[in-house]
Amino acid sequence: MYIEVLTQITSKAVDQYYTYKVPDKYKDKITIGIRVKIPFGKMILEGFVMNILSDTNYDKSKIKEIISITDDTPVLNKEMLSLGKYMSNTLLCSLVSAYQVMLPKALKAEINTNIKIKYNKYLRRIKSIEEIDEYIKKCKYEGQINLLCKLKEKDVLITKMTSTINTIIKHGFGEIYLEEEKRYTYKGISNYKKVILNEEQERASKEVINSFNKSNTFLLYGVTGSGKTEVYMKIIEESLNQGKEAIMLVPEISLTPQVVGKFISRFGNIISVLHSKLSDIERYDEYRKITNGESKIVIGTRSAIFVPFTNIGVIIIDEEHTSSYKQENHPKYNAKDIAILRSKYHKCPVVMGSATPSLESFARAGNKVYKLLMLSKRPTSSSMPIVNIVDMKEEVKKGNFIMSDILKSKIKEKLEQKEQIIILLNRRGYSSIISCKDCGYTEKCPKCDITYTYHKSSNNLKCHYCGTSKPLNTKCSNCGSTNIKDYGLGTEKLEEELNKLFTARVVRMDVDTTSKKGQHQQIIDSFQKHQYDILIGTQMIAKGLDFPLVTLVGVVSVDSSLMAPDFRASENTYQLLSQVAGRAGRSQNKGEVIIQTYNPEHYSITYAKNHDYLGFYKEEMKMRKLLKYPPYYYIVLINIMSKEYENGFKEANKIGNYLRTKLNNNTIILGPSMANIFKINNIYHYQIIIKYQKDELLINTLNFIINMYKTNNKINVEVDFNPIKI
DNA sequence: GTGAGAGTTCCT
DNA sequence: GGAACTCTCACA
Repeated sequence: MYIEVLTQITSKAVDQYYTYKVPDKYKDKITIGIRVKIPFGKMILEGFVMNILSDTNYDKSKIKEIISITDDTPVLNKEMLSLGKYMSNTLLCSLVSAYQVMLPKALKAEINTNIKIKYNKYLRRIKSIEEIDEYIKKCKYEGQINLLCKLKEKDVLITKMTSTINTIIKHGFGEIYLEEEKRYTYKGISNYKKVILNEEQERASKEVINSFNKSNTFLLYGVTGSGKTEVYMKIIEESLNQGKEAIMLVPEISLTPQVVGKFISRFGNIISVLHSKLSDIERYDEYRKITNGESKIVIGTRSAIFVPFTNIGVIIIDEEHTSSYKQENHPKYNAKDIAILRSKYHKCPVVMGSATPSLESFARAGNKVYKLLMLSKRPTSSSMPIVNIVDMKEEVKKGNFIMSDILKSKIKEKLEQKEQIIILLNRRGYSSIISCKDCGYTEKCPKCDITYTYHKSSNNLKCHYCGTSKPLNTKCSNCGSTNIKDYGLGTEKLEEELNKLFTARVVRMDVDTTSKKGQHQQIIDSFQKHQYDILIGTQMIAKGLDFPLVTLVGVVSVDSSLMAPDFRASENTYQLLSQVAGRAGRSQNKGEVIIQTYNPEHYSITYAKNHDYLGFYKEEMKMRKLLKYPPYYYIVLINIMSKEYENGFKEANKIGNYLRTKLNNNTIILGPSMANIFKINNIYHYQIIIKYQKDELLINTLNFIINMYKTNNKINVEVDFNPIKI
């Protein structure tokens, strides 16, 4: 018996099956999809069994035997095996990297992982209570009597075996069994009361439920606070009633504790929660609840789209416009695409929901590719918040560099009324640029060619790209002057400023204050309990949070988002502003939003002020058409990376020229050019952008290029379809 | 990904 | 002449 094995090595150069012989002792245990240990060159590796063969044409003298098998049951089922092949063909990634991304660490092909199931021993009663009582009467050992009394009530957890326990087993009163311990319980907020759906919500959920057993995609477009979650729950409930499972993707669980809390209180312990802050052990335990049938609902982030349910009734993608559904490193998949693929396999609907749908999705709804469902009203009496735009060009003349007069006075007013305030600033750290006033020198990360951000709390300069930091010099390293000044504004400085101006309890939430497990939840909980008056944060505070006491949202500077060098900058800004505005006035109290900007006339801002998504959509679609961007054109980004400046440039040009000779005439090829961040970690990045509507030759051409470079260790070529950032 | 073996550089 | 380093290749 021979098997074909895909090794754990993700490099494209070994992206193929290798044939091994199976010794007799393992013959009945081999199935497709299990992991095996194999010798590979001088190494021992793990790999997935892809095929079972009775004979092979490969030179038998070169074939080695497998060392051992890792699993009794496959870690990759039939659906996953074919999905992985599809991913590697369409995303141009190695096959094994597609499989690895589907599995929790404990089940990946990887030598030296030691994540095991934890078993607890229990003692279970196997004789009648009468028989035990009779024995107790005659028994003179206190330990035995105590244990038997406990055993009459319920099974007893055994931490170590003692002679007492052994005696009881010997007498036939009890037996030992093992039970898996689940090392994770979700500690979320749950104050959920089931509500009656309004007419719109009812209609939307009916439409989806009526299309169960069909692979349709719906776009649920509902304004913030319109109760999308209730619709999701209704649909999932119906799917459960029909004996099927449900997957719900959310952008980031720790950002949406209230949503998860609602689900847990409504559906109970048939939910697995998968998110980025779980440890590998906890993730493995949650995953096992899925494979052994304990869980019927999964709520999770991007990779939860791969959970091996076998009978999916519905897939829901909340906040579908969020960029986190796209994985940024290989395999660069988009969970929305995987959801649609799986919906075809399981014949189930996909529901994508958002208050600010991505232009691509809304355009598809317009073309009837997706079915549009609308929620236009807020079910609670609360109305949309009033948005004020402040022109910072005027404020600066008055000497207000950070906060305008109106924002300051509104904060004061809300503090006096004992209401809460959220302030968004999309840059962490203290200040964005440190530069010398005498010679103008600015400290940059030597590895990334990016200016450092100053973090006052640690008195460090941090590079936000490679993460390295160094202490702040009191002298300019160029001219030695001590006349060093900081420019730009970060969350740390804003916190300092607020503490200076107001006597309020201020809490800051950004990557720096939430790096430890549970810190996120802690900040949210304490703000919810009104232990703080003002919450400052980066965009992580914009989504999903529901604080009834918040009546004022301030956006300190929206310009860095607006001016980002990316064709989605306007869309992202509109979404950010709508989302954050949605945090204000979630209850009866009227909400107010103040947006500070140097570009007050920009359409992203003016449409956001009027809560006019359709207006924004039309305006932005004009730009996209004119500039040949999605959804009118598809984009592929080719990233050419090299440690050598010259060599990278030369090869990038070669690739560009090759593409121009091969691809369709109406396909647009831009570049090569230097990537936005040209140097990261001492590696130079060149990019080529391809815009196309239809090009049958594209995949094969790109595949050819990747194969050309797969053994070249000086040049690394990566391809990204429908990139999030360019 | 990694070790072996070939090829290249550079030193006393 | 040989240590020290870099490059190339195969791995079943």
